[in-house]
Amino acid sequence: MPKRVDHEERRAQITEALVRVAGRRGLHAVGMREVAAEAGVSLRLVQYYFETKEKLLLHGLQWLTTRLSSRIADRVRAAGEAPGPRAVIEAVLLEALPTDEESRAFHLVHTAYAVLAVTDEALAAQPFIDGPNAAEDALGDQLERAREAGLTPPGLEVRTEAISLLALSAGLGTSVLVGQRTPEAATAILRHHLDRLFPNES
Amino acid sequence: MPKRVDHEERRAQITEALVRVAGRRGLHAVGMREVAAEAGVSLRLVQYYFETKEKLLLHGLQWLTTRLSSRIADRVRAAGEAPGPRAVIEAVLLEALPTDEESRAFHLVHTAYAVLAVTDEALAAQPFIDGPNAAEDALGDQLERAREAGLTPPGLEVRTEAISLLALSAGLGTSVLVGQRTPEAATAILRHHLDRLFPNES
DNA sequence: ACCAAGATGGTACAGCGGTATCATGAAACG
DNA sequence: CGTTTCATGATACCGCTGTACCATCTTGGT
Repeated sequence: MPKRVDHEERRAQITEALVRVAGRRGLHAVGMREVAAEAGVSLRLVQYYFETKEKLLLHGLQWLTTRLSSRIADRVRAAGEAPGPRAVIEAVLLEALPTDEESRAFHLVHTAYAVLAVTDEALAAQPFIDGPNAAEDALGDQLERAREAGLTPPGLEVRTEAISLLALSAGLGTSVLVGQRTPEAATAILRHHLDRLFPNES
Repeated sequence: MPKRVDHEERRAQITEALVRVAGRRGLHAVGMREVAAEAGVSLRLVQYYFETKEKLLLHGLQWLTTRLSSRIADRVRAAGEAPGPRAVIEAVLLEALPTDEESRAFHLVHTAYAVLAVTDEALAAQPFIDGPNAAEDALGDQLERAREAGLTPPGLEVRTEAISLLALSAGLGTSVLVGQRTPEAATAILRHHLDRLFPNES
């Protein structure tokens, strides 16, 4: 047998090339050849590791979601050990804003995938439902913890607020993406609402 | 000279066909031939009234924005004569949710355009900045009126709340689009925040 | 050492989509 | 009544893109 190559590693290399190209030229404009060039491999190899373009795109979406989880986890870790509910929530929400170049490309491609998933039944729309639902659950748990600790105003509707915060972040993220707002302005607005929900912490 | 035809009317007919097709199959999948078939004209005619596909797409985007203004105006009119700030704001926000089939297609295509505009410099990103900015101004004015009338809680930051409401609506609209939430659930959340800003009205 | 199987390269093929070209039809105006 | 000009139809062309096929090289196992 020949040089046994780590398939997963190569697939990752190609997938990351796909996301880079999609972030630069737009997801609609990515072709197999361009992905191959970006990854520094031949067209044949892209075919070899992903039979078809559809499978490549599917894997790209999968990669984006896991990468998002990873980035959120990083932010939570960076919030210190045993962070409070507000810190955790803030970490999740801020990750929804395109700040650095990677996260900008990330959200652009992610949104492009979401638009695709609405019409193309080949791309499952489930990731765009399960992911947000899980995020809502997580934020809801954190808010519930805070409520039981007496950190929040009375009469707080936990689930509604969790949904609202995530929708707000998504909307602000889009506005940053199209250049209507700076990431700093969006961050300030998010913090304003966190201050509303956690009046006791500055 | 031959049968003089109303160019604007034909262009409108073709443009509406474009949006219908884009709402059904996705903006990335629309071709000149399909638009022609949907409009009930020949491919040549689409070329005749819009020289190139890029110009057709550009006109489509333009049409979407004016149609959005029109739908918002309808909603405000339907709110009765001399509607209060809350009614006007609610009209604007609810229009951001995909309710009927037309508005669903509308928002899907609009989002697809926004994603395109980020990368393709042919499509100007300006509409996606000017439009939301104007909406923020309008909501800000309404909130300011309400604040001066003493309808809102003390310490209200008008501009921040206007931006937040619009971003929230956009985020909720997207979640409805991908099927994560029903329009009714999104409406309830919007109304919850309106109740927060206008505590005296039910 | 050798060979079987995996890895990689080059290239051809078919389909599609936007655009261009040619030709024809229709009607308003002199 | 014709001709000029707009409107419309049919079709050809060209480039691109995904996919398939064939050839070659590499290397691990025996």
